[in-house]
Amino acid sequence: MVKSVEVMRVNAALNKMSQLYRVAKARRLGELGLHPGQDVLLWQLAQEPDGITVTELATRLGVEPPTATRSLARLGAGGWFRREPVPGDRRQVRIVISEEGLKLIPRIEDAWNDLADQIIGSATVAERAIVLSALERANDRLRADLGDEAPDGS
Amino acid sequence: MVKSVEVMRVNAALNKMSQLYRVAKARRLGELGLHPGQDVLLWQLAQEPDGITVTELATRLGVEPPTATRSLARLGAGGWFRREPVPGDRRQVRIVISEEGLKLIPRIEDAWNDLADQIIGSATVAERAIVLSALERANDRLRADLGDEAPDGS
DNA sequence: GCAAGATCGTTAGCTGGCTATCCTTCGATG
DNA sequence: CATCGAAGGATAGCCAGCTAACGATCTTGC
Repeated sequence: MVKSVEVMRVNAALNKMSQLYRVAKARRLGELGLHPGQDVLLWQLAQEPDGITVTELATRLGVEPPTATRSLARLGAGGWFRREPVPGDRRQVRIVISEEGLKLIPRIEDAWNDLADQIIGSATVAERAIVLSALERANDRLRADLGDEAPDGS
Repeated sequence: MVKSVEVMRVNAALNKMSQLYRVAKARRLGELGLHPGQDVLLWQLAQEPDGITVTELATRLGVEPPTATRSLARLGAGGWFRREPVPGDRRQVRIVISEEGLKLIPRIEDAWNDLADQIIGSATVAERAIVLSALERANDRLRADLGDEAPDGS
C-alpha cells in the first residue's frame, strides 16, 4: 500500500487534472464551435471514411451507446456528418463524416497538440516516457478493475 | 514541441484516465450512498468544523458557485450537513458538516486509498515521485493557462 | 443619508456522463 | 414458418460541470 500523504496528493492531482484538462480543452474547442467530447467524436469518424455504426462509435469513444446517440443529436445541427442506411440490416445506421467535418480535423489535432505540450512539454524525454507508461498502466489497471475491455479509442 | 505520436498517446491516455478514474470512483462511492463529487465536498466540509460559506466551498472544490449550490441541494436530503446564518452578513450562509457526515469521512478516505493504490501502486518509488511531480506541474501550467488561481482543494 | 457598485447565493438553461427501458429488426430454434 | 431471444438505436431521467443573469444585501462614495 502506498503512503497516505502520497495518496492524498495523487488524489488531489488527479481530480484537478481531470477537471483542468477538460476546461482547457473546452476553451480551445470553443474557438472551433465545438464542445468537449465532440472533438474526439469527429476525429473518430474521420478515421473511417466509410462511416461506422453508432454502437461501434460508442465503443471507440469508450462511452455508452446512449451517450453517443445524444452527442450525435447535438452535433447533427452542424452538418458535420450524415446518416446512411446499412444494406441488409435496417437496424443499423452508418455515421459518415462530411466534407465540412473533415476540414475541422487538422484544427482539432492542433488544439490537442497545444494541450499536450502544455501538460508534458516541460518534462524531459525520460520523464515523459515514465509518465506516459505510468498513465497507460494506470488505465489498464482501472479498466481491469472495472471489468471492462473497451479499447481506448482516441 | 512534443512529437505528434506522443501527443496522441498522451491525449488518449488523459481522456481515458479522466473517465475511468471517475467511473471507478463512482463505483466505490456508490457503496456509501454517494455520487462522484460529493465525496470531495463532504471531505472539504470536514476540514472546517466551524463550516464555510458556499463561495468558499466552491473555491476549495475548484468549482463555480452554482455547481456548489446544486451539489448541496442534492446532498441536502441526506442530512449530512446543516446551514447556519452568518452574524453580521445576511447574504452569507455557513455550511457545517453534521455528525452523520463526519462518520463518512474515514470511509471516503479508504476509498481514495484503494483507488490511488490501484493507479500508482504498481510503480516504483522513484517513478511515483516523477509521475506525481509531473502531474502537479501539469496542473500548475493548466491553471496558469486558464488564468485561474483556485487552490487545488482536495 | 442616499445612490451606485460589488458580492453572495440561487435559478435557469446548456453540455455530457451514466443506467434503465422501449421499439424495431434480425437470427436462431422449434 | 412462427415464435422467442438477441442486438441496434433511441428515449427518459439522474448526476455534474459551465455561463448568464437575477434578487438580496453589504459597501463605498458622493
